[in-house]
Amino acid sequence: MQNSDAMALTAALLAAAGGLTQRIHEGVVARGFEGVRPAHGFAFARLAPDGATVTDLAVHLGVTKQAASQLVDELVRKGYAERRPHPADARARLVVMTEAGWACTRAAEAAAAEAVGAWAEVLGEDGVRALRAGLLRVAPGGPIRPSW
Amino acid sequence: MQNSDAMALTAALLAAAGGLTQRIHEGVVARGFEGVRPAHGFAFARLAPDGATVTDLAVHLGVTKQAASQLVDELVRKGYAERRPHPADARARLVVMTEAGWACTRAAEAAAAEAVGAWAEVLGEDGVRALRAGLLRVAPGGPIRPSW
DNA sequence: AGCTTATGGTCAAGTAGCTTGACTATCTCT
DNA sequence: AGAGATAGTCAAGCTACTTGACCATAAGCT
Repeated sequence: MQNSDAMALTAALLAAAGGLTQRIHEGVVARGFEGVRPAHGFAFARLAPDGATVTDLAVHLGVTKQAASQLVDELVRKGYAERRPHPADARARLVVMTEAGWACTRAAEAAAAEAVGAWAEVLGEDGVRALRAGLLRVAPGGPIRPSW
Repeated sequence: MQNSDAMALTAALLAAAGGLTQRIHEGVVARGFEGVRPAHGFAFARLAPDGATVTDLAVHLGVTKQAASQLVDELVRKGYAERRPHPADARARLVVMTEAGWACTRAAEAAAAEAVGAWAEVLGEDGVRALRAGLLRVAPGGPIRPSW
């Protein structure tokens, strides 16, 4: 294996991840959800199904809790999430999705399925499955944020 | 294929790309190159082997030419690149790597090979090859910058 | 119980990397 | 030669993040 092949793999990964994220985002916008960024989608993934605290979100997204708090502010302002008192800890607040948040999540999943479907036409269903399986094995708990 | 599988694939891609980028960056720093960001590495990829103009770089990185120009400023200030008059166009300037730039590139390739080597222990050499081949087929000219 | 330390969250201020807008110099096309 | 396109820079502004300080509550220790 040449060193340059490793760089090519890295570039291909970034290109694939970036392209897919972009397509999903476009699909979400096309379904009528404006003002949402891809990061919000990954926040939703952590909020579902039972909500999460700001600190949970911060860990999941790989940012400071202040940044996560600002992101929640934005989601609340746009009507996608709510802050509720935490049932077991008076310091914490449980962030839960509203119905609008769920609708946005469903839109993102549909858009993602559409984008991945285009890949299946190139690689075949099995190829996509193999790709996902391989990625899950090498990046089990990697950072969700690419964040250069 | 479930919709949620498509989201899992996206998350795995981001995690893999982010993790790999991060490891390479750490490897480059460990080899004594400070003050470089991953974006610089992808700039180097375009500068090699014959240099490039600021506009070329901007297209390659998916940013405005002002942003690319700032990035070149930084590379020049740190001694990794130089601006030369363009041999065929008096408006343009050819940005070329210095010897330090080449050394940094070699360090990045070594770090990348190391990081990918860890993957080969999980997937096997063939698995990594298959992964790269699949990614190259679905993301031929995707954006290098994930840039949410 | 009471004290100490750790944890969840917010407020405030600062920053890095990007953007848009305006401008000059040079090239290209007719 | 003139008109428009293109390479590059300067300047200003924005956005998503950061660090640092702070308060309220929880958990652990004696």
